[in-house]
Formats: sequence, structure tokens, C-alpha cells
Amino acid sequence: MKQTAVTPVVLGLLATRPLSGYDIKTIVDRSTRFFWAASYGQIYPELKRLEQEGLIDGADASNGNRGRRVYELTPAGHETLVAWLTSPTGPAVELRDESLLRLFFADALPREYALGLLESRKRGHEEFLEVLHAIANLPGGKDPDFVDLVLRWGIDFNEWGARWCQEQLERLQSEKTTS
Amino acid sequence: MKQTAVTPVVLGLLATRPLSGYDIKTIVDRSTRFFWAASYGQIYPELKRLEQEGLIDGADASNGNRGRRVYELTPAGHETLVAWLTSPTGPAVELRDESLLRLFFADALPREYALGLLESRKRGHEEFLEVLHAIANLPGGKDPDFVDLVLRWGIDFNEWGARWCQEQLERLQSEKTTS
DNA sequence: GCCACCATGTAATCGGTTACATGATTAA
DNA sequence: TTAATCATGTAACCGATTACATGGTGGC
Repeated sequence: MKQTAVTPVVLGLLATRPLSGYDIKTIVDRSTRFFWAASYGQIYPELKRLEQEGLIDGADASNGNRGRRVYELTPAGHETLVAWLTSPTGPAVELRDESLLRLFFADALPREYALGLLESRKRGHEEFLEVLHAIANLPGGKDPDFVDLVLRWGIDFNEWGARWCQEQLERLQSEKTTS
Repeated sequence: MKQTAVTPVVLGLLATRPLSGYDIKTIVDRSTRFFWAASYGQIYPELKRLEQEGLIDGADASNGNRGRRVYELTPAGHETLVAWLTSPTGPAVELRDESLLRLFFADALPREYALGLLESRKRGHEEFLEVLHAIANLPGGKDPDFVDLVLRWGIDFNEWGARWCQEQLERLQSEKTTS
């Protein structure tokens, strides 16, 4: 069976309740987007493909003249999801971190500016933290345990990241004055 | 001036010493690849482009019949690098984390398996840690401060990540027994 | 003589994002 | 009536990876 990047997202989201393509996009933009994005250009073709393969089942849910098609997971789809969830995993974390790349080359800069890069990385973490806190404080029922876990991860990671930057900033500054 | 994903890598690496395309690929695979990869298909065309723009300067360094061309940074190239380093930065960290995506959907699994995902994430961090420690213990002179800083980040991040998984594992297990 | 490594380069492919087209419904 | 949101869909574009082609050099 063919797997693209959105396959698990679609199957995973449909595991809890039936959704339309639009719904999926909306939910992704409010949740997984931070570590796994998805665009309409992937979602709609994928829904058709998965339906053809019998992993999801579409039903018309039009509202008057506005078309709407909601999909739900078939037993085969649920199996595929579980198989993916428990399949051997590749490298855990894959990141593409421009701020880290800048730091990596920061020796080319006067010390002051280089330390400035560390400071702005710290700020980046803090800003991200605000966004995540806003999401965490959103009204609505309590999230399932593991959805909540991932949000926690985001918050904890950014708190750790900001702290780390601060510590390194202090270390690099004290080293300079000591030498 | 046109910027691609490898532009800063090429300029940044050439800032310290002249290198060939092959050298750049080798260094990237041993360093930035963890957060910023680059392939030959990007590097060689980019070297030509940057030379045409006058940001780098190529010189023949053939060894007998084996061709080899090394590039060095021009003053204009150095300026461009510094400009990039100090330009306003977008979102700090961008990650694509499959293991996090699995966790996000782990509520679809029996508790035991879901916790297994957390454990394997922990293992992923530990394995990554070993790789990074091996790199840190490589012979060779001390790295420049900020190159060292980024390596430290990798180590600290994975240590934090493994610890976090362990803590959450304990929390989720105790919650289960308490309820 | 063979294998590992040095070294350059490109064509084909693939996957994803962007941008657009289209139109209905609802609340201000 | 107008703006925001709901809703589906695709074509064009872009950028990166993969895979291949080609060949020299050095050590065993």
C-alpha cells in the first residue's frame, strides 16, 4: 500500500470521528502543523485514494447546495493505522532548524552579534511558548491523553530551549570575562 | 540576490577555509546534516551560481588528472554571509517529527502499545546521543565556540528528550494505577 | 588487480506548496 | 450587502533527492 506524508494524518484524525477534507485541514492547522503540516493539495487527492483503497468510507453530508463529504474509517483503515503506529520507526526527530544553522556559523560574526543570535533564539522559544499556552488554555473538553502529551511536549521543549539559551549565554559571557 | 537552502551552508563553510564541492558535502554529512542537509544536486550548481555572482572564487586544484576545484569566499561573499546571519529570522524551530505524530494518534492504541511508543522515542534519543557523543569525542583540534555550541545543543536536547520521555512514562503509569 | 575513496556533474523523478477557480451559507 | 467562513478541488511551479555516469588515485 502506498503511503504519503498525509496518509497517517488522515487515518489518525478519522479514527475518532468522521470528518470532511476541510475539517481535516482546519484541525491540522491547529494541532499537528507544528511538527507535521498538510495542505489541501495533499488532503483531497489522498481522501479519494484512500476511499478507493477501502480504508475510508465517504458519505454525502451536503448542507443545502453546499457540497460536503465526510469520511469515516473502515475496519481496514483502522488496521492500517494501527499497523503504521506500531511499525518500526526511523530516526526519531528530524529537524530543520535555521536558527541552529545560524548559530553554527556564528563564529564568523563579532562576539556581540553572535551572542545576539542566541538571544533571538531564546526569544523565538518564548514566543512559541505563548502560542502553545494560548492553545492549551483554549476552551473545550479535555484532550485525549496522548494529544495532551504532545502539547505538553511542545510547551516543555520550548521552556527547556529558552532556559538552555539563557544558560549558554551566561556561560559564554563568563568565559569571555574569565579568560 | 537569489537564496536557496544551501546558499548559507556554502558561504558559511567557505568562511573558514577554501573547499571543494566534495569537501562541502563531506563536512555537511558530518555536521549540519542533523538539522540542515545538502545533496550534490544542490551543491555543485550552487557553487557555479555563487561564483558567477562573485560571492565565491574558484581555483583549480587538480591532483594529476583528477580534477578538483576549490572555492574561497570573496569579500562580497563574506558580506552576504554576515547579512544573512544578522537578517531577521523566521520561526525558530521547524520540526518534522514522525515519532511525535505517532504519539499524537496513540490514543487509538491499547495503553500498553501507546506507552511502548513513548519508550521507543526515548530509545531514539538515546541512540542519537551515542552518535553525537562519538562525534564529540572525535580526535582533532577543538571546534570554534559556536560549532561546539551547536553540538552541545544536540547532546543536551537528546538528554532532555530522553529524560522527558521517562518522566512522562512514569506519570502516565502512576495516573493509571491511581485512578 | 581490486576496492575504497576522491571528485564532478546532471537528468529524472517525486512530492509538496502556492495560487487560483468556484461557489454556498451565515452572521453582522 | 458584505465579509467571514465553509467547502472542494486542481494546475503550475519549485526545490530537493535519487540515481546514475564517469573517471582518477592510493593502499592492500
